[in-house]
Amino acid sequence: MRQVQAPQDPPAKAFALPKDPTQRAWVAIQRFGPALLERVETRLKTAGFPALEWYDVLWAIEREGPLRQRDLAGHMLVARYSISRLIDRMEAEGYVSRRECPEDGRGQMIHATTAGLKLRKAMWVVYSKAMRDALAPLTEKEALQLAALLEKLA
Amino acid sequence: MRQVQAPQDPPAKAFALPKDPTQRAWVAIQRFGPALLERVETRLKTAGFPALEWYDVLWAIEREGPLRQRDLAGHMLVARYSISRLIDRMEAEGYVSRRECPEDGRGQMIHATTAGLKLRKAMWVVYSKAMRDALAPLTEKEALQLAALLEKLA
DNA sequence: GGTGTATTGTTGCACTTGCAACGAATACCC
DNA sequence: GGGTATTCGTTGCAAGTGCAACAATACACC
Repeated sequence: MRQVQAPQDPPAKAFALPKDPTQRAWVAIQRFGPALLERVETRLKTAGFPALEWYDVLWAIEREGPLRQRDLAGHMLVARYSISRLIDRMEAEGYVSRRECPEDGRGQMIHATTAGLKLRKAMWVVYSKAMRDALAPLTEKEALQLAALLEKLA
Repeated sequence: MRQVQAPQDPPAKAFALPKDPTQRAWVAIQRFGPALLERVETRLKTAGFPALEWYDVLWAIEREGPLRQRDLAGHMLVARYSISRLIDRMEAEGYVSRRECPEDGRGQMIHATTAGLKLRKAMWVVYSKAMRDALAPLTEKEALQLAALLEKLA
């Protein structure tokens, strides 16, 4: 997570917002996006849960079945070596397991263990609440608008 | 920066977008925001420039005059220790200097050097272009909308 | 088939980050 | 004033990250 919110203090200072629309949008993306993410991650962490990426991996596997690292990287927009090490850690904790990939000797299928499925469910309780709180200032309509605008940028 | 775009490959896979407006907005913020940031940072990096934070520090000082680390942290929504080490690095490269703070013995005023001002200007050439390209899919009106929505979440 | 190229996942290294603790200085409060 | 709490900036340590290189496998093409 590109960290951006101060974990130590909540300084809350006023910002000089640029007048130019593009710049103003950029500043908002650069500042408030990451700050928002961090707010949610902090909730997870203080609840004793691992980072969001762990959730993302487990959820992707739960939705689509065992996946290759390549596909996980694709889903999460993360570099391959990041996934490799993330899986290392998750495997060490017993949440996923690597098994060989039948149709490609290089690859491997990442499976979720029972503990993994359980972890994802438990995380969702905290995660969904934190997410909703973070987006509470927006109406449903605004949330959709925001999503649409960001999707346009992908 | 919470990295999220794959520096090695541009996989470009389709995503399953949630139907729930809040969740959809959240996914967009979590995925596309960081990906956008990374796109711009990559442009800076390949042009041989340091990361965006350096720009932010220099620009804040240029706008408001010498600042304390506390205030820089406030502006950038970053932890104090991050600023401390960031200033370490920037000082080592000769872009800023620490001077004592007259009215608070704990603090220090961070000044930009001539090289620092020059660096910021040079970075802006690349930065502004990259920013505009990244936000090109949006009209001015949409950019303003996006900014307003994100500001609501701060 | 055989040869050259591309992809997949891993790893050594240097660097950055978060956390917790710290010393120094200030602010508060009676 | 004097004592306590708070703030500011720093730092040791463990953990995470990007980069570049790697071995192994797959693919393309003749």
